[in-house]
Amino acid sequence: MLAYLHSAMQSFFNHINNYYPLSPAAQEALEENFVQMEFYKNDMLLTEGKICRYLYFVEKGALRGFYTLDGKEITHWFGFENDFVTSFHSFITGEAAVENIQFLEHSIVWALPKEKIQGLFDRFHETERLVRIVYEKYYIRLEERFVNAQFKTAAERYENLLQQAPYILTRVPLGYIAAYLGITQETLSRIRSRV
Amino acid sequence: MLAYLHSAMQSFFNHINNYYPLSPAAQEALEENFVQMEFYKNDMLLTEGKICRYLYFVEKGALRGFYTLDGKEITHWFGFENDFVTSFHSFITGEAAVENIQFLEHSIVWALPKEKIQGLFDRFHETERLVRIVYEKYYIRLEERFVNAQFKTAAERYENLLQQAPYILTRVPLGYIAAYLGITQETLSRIRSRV
DNA sequence: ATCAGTATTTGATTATTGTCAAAAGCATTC
DNA sequence: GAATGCTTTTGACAATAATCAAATACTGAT
Repeated sequence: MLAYLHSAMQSFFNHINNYYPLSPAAQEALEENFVQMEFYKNDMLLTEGKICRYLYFVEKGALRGFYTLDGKEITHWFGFENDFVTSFHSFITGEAAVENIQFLEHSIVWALPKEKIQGLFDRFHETERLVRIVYEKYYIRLEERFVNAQFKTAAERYENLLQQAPYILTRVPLGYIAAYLGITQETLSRIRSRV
Repeated sequence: MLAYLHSAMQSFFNHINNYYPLSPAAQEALEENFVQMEFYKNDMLLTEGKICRYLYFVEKGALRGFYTLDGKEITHWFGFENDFVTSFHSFITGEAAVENIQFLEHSIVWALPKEKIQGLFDRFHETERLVRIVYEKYYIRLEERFVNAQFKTAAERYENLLQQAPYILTRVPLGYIAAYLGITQETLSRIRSRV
């Protein structure tokens, strides 16, 4: 059983080794606390108003985070293979989520409950170090996205996205991508037509 | 001497106790590694191209981070009392900074060299926990700013800023605030005139 | 108080993007 | 393969913000 779990989580450990390699003992403890979950297209992982108590790791599939504004759904992030996803604000503060998380494809994710994470931090300093390092990467990523959002044109942001995640066009409806870029669907369509 | 240092850093420890209280031993180790520095208006803390090897804590004063684009200076963040500031990307990756950091007032900051921080993490798990928690707060703050940047109008962002940091208007030139909000100085001036 | 330099406001015009509405394109199901 | 629902594109117009230029207000030093 452990052997099965281990092989199932191989992509997870391969990935986190890029951040900070864990000792076998810490890996084993992590494995014991992760729960694999399977979802299908359009399934909801979280709906606004609920408290998000899990951190998820995407083994396979795609998700979006969105909130509603004036009755419209505003997609503001995507998650793909090897991404950590959660409603960060809700997960950290314990307050109700203002966003929804929905699957865009058939997906396999691993869920780690918040209270288990705290226990891992207490027992294995190295797991807290891993998370600290992951935060650094994600913070830098968000900083870049912020600078793009505020100081680049819509067309530049689109070009950027295509370079960084060319697969996104085939996996995500254009309307979601437009919202993600902070523009309307019509504007994105026009940007595309004049390339 | 230690007593002097301790009293000088009181505001720092008062502040971080809100995040995560440290043991006396960890506090003492932190104190030994911090260096107090004094700067005057328009002094540069960092210029682009240099590697930022320090984390700073602002005891008193104000700073801005800015980069140059098409010959213009784009201010993209401010730091005030009790803020941690650094060129995060450069500090974490060890690459040359793309931004500049400049003082807007006479300021007192505490500097902590990166290599000392790693040593503290190794010796005191709790210091790494503190940083992990600080990252969480700063990540959530940046997320909010990102959502504002991409999904709210310039006028809303200005209102927001006034509520969150009303003192900013008296301490920072309007041109810097406009860039921070992602608009031109003229547009900000017009927004102000029609309130 | 005056001057020089800087910061802020105002005006006219242009560029970009949003909004509302309709048409065209695609995919899925019966 | 026709019909349905959903996605994407196109069109006309309005709103928002940028740009360039000039005027006004403010600040600090003499």
